[in-house]
Amino acid sequence: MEHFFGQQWKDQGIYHLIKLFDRPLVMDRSLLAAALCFWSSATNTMNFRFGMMTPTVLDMASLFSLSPLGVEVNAALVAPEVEGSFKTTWLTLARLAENKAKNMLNYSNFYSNFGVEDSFEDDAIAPLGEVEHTAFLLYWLCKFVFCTQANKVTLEFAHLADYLAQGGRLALSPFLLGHIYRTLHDIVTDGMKPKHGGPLWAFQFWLQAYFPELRGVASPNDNEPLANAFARAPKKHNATAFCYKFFYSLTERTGTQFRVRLARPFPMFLAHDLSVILDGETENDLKEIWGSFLVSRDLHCDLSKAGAEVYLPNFVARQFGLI
DNA sequence: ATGAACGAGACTACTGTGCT
DNA sequence: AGCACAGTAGTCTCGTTCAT
Repeated sequence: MEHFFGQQWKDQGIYHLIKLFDRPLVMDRSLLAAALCFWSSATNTMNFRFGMMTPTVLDMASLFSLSPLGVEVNAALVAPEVEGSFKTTWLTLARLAENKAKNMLNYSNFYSNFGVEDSFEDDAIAPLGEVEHTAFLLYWLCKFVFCTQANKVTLEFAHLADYLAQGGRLALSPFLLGHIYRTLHDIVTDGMKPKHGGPLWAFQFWLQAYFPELRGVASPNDNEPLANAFARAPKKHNATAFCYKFFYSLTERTGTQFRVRLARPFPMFLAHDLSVILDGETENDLKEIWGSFLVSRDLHCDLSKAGAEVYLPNFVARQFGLI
């Protein structure tokens, strides 16, 4: 897949997030359990003694190099069953399989159905490659990115996969953030039960980025997002009580600690010195990017039911290097 | 941890009723 | 007759459970 579509993924800003799952991620239960005690699902922020902190669209962009711009992912993206969409392909396949279709969405069955042996014949790309590419992206979205609760591929993200496979640029930064908020809300309001799905891994990376005291030492290079460096770093195990005490007794953070996301020249658009006057097009892009970071709004996180989570960056101005 | 099966809930298409 | 809406049966999808 990488051989054929690597460049396209880079253009779309999903390359690094795909590579991130090359190695298994280790869940830091202590860190998450302690951090969740400080999460408020009313404002979608962590509330500490010194004030609020929260994952932002900027964090998603710089931790995972996801695009803050592009077509907004919401219920409107769900196009009617177009010719050649994955869902229609899927329906015909399911018909053929008759009653066996029920379990074809399990990860392993899905993989054996759509995964094709490595072959470097270039003419294999279309049309089979098209479907396989979509299937790969759908598998990736369900199993690794959004961690569906049902532990199998769900068709909820089929249109998303279609769109990505066709090379479309989606605003995945706000979308992932919306899902993080929703996941944290579900866990916090449901007695911290461990049964929930959702991109909890992303929240863990965010915690590691802002609280380096609680993670192992990472050595990021300038061409990769921080998350990929953290995934390589040695694991550091802290007891839950230790993490809790750390958060509880945290009375202040310095400006540098708040601006940790802005200190690196990755991805490219963060490297711009904002005091320099830019040419028209770049300036417009920058405006839109920073608009996406800074405007309070609802983030869509549910494609079928128009669900949304409130995003309040005005509470965490310090994280953007503002007063 | 994984796959098969089951059941709840959401969605859809169709039918019947009542109003204009 | 024509239209809008409510009810209903059937289908589909997802989350859970249980066995392996």
